[in-house]
Amino acid sequence: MIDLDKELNPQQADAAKTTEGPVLILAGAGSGKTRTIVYRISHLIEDLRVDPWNILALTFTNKAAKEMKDRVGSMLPEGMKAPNISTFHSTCLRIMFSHADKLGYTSSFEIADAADQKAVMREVYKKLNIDTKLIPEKRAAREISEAKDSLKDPEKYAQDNFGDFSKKQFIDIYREYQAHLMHNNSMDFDDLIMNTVKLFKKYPDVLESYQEKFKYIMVDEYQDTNTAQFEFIRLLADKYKNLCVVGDDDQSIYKFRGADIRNILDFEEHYPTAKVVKLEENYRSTSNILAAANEVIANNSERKSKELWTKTPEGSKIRFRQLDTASGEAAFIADDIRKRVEEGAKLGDFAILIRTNIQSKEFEDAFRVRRMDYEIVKGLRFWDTKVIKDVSAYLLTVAGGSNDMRTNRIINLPKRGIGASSVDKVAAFAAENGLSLFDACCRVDEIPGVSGKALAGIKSFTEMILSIREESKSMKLSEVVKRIISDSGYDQYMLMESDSTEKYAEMKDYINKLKEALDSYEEETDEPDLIDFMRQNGVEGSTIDKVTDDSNTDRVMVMTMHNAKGLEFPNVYVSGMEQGIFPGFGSIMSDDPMAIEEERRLCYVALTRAEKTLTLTSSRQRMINGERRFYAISQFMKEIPDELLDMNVQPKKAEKKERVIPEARKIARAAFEEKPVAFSAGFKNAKAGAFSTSAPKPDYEVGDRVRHFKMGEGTVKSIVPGGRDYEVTVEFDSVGIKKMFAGFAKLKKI
DNA sequence: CTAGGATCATCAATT
DNA sequence: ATGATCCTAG
Repeated sequence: MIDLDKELNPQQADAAKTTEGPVLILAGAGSGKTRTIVYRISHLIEDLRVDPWNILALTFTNKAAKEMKDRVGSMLPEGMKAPNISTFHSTCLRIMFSHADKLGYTSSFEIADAADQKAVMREVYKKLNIDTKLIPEKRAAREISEAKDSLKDPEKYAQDNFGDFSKKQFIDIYREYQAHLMHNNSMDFDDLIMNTVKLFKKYPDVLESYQEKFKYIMVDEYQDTNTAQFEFIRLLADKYKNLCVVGDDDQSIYKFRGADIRNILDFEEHYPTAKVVKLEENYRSTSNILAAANEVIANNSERKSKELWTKTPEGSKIRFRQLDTASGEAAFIADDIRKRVEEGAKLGDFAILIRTNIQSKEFEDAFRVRRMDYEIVKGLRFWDTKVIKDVSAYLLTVAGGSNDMRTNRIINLPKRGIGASSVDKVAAFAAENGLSLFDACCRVDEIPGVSGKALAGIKSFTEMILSIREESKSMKLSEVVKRIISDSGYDQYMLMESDSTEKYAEMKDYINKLKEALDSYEEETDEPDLIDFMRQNGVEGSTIDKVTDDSNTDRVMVMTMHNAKGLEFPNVYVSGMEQGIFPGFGSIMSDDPMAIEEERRLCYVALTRAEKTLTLTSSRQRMINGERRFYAISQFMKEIPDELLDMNVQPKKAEKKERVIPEARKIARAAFEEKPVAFSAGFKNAKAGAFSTSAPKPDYEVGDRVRHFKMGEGTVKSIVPGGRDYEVTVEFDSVGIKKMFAGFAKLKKI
């Protein structure tokens, strides 16, 4: 028996014990939300003897799912089967896997990711002859995504917007877009949810089987749900009504991707018998930080009444500094962190939160110059990498996939002299004869108008694929990858594309990671299914983490506020506290008064990330889109009471010092701090180091044979001393005469 | 068909 | 400032 009263505070325990019927847990920032959910699940399984497979916990991100899975796993006894804890999309993917045929797909359907969607949209525009300047593709994609999020398929959308002139074209675009996806047997991310709801509505018996399977349902970050997700949950929980949703209306920051805050605000209306539990004790931040966050969010009109409190001490005041320039702002923060690290803090205890990604550049420079370890947290996932997507497209094509999106991606990659017009001709032939693009390529001889380079290119392309396909039957998937990148010339292509050895090594690294993933998949799985593997990874993307060669985690984190949601750091800097940056220009100008409230919630999220200290900074001017602009201090600063703030009243001095460093001196200092042996570290560093370093005389002479990492072997024609480096002219055997700087080219004498 | 110069658009971002 | 996309000459 788990002693919930001992492990949890009274509200948390109440939430964990209420297992039957609808429950809304309003969990403020840092109130032990995950802990509560984890205990609730363990309580269900261990004390109430609910079978783990009858429990479904839904999250938005794979990261959240993984964390919850790990924490639940460590609490359950050895060998106990784990409950279903996964994302909405992953759950729906699994459901679709079993029932796709009922909706007109085959079970080998694929997932269309953002890049695929874009490609499809281009096709649609071409077919409907729509000018991308009249309706930006992004606008149409958004409209479609919104339609799907609110469960409108093309027919429903057409009905609802009948006679609305402004929507007329979207109706056509949506219909055509969906037809293209269907033709490629593909679902986009929004389809996964919409189709599952469709399935449930169309097949009550299927729905019931899942209602029986998932008797207890939990939803994390409920404030982020959209209409489709709401309906998905509603249907699943309709039989037993054991639905526990956890969220915080004050942390709803994803309206721009369809989240409907009404779902959480109106939960008690949707479920009149719902029990509401509020978790308001905060275990994360000092009371000063909490007070500031509370004061800011209090300016919002529509919220559930909730106020965080804490037993922790006041802590230091919240610092605010206004600097003159964005680089000055970054310099101030970097210097401040360096100072505090010298006083004993760890780099890893610091995070810098930014509103937009462009702000990250200044910090990148500031930390690089100071040789401080940092990480700019980007959204890029392994499976979204170009290299991986390219190779995956090859793999799926070799596997016999009839997905035109995949074929399209690789047909002329690397370049085989197959241009758009040739592809169009093949595509037309394919359409006429009901073939896939690849099958049409195989019959290219019958296609009129395709000749010369294009014809040869298509022939060698299909021959290559078919021959690998033939041999692949007796190969491991990782060996197929190897064959693909050598036979297709992709290896050579990577070499040409990469402008540094590091970049090339990184690409190879990605491919090796892919091979490893394929190997372990084949080992672990009885009946390996490449399509299922790819599909799974397209949605979950978690099998392989982003390739980071640095195992040292003690570094300053720089990330957007959106990215920081759910995380916490001892010391937080919020950069860009300016009217027009944060709140953003768009929300100030918006005619929707709720827009500024969303920004304010984002501010609330940002402030509540901090445990011990919080520093807010702004810049008087900023270079935006290449022009200098001036900014006033953010309105959110005024919403924090003065008595909580340390405004640094006097020292204009310290600030001035940062201001007067002329650009030139800063660069000089940067160069000075750069390693003297800059040329060994690749192009990027070489550029910065060039200010203070001159290259040594090359160890080859005119007439010598040399090797270049990219262009192969050649003969040195001339060596001319330049300003700070030697300009070498080489006649390469393969690519002819090239001029290059000795320091950059890294030529090896043979 | 391709390369590379001209032009354009520019918030946040998971799955 | 920057990266993606369009356009045009060869």
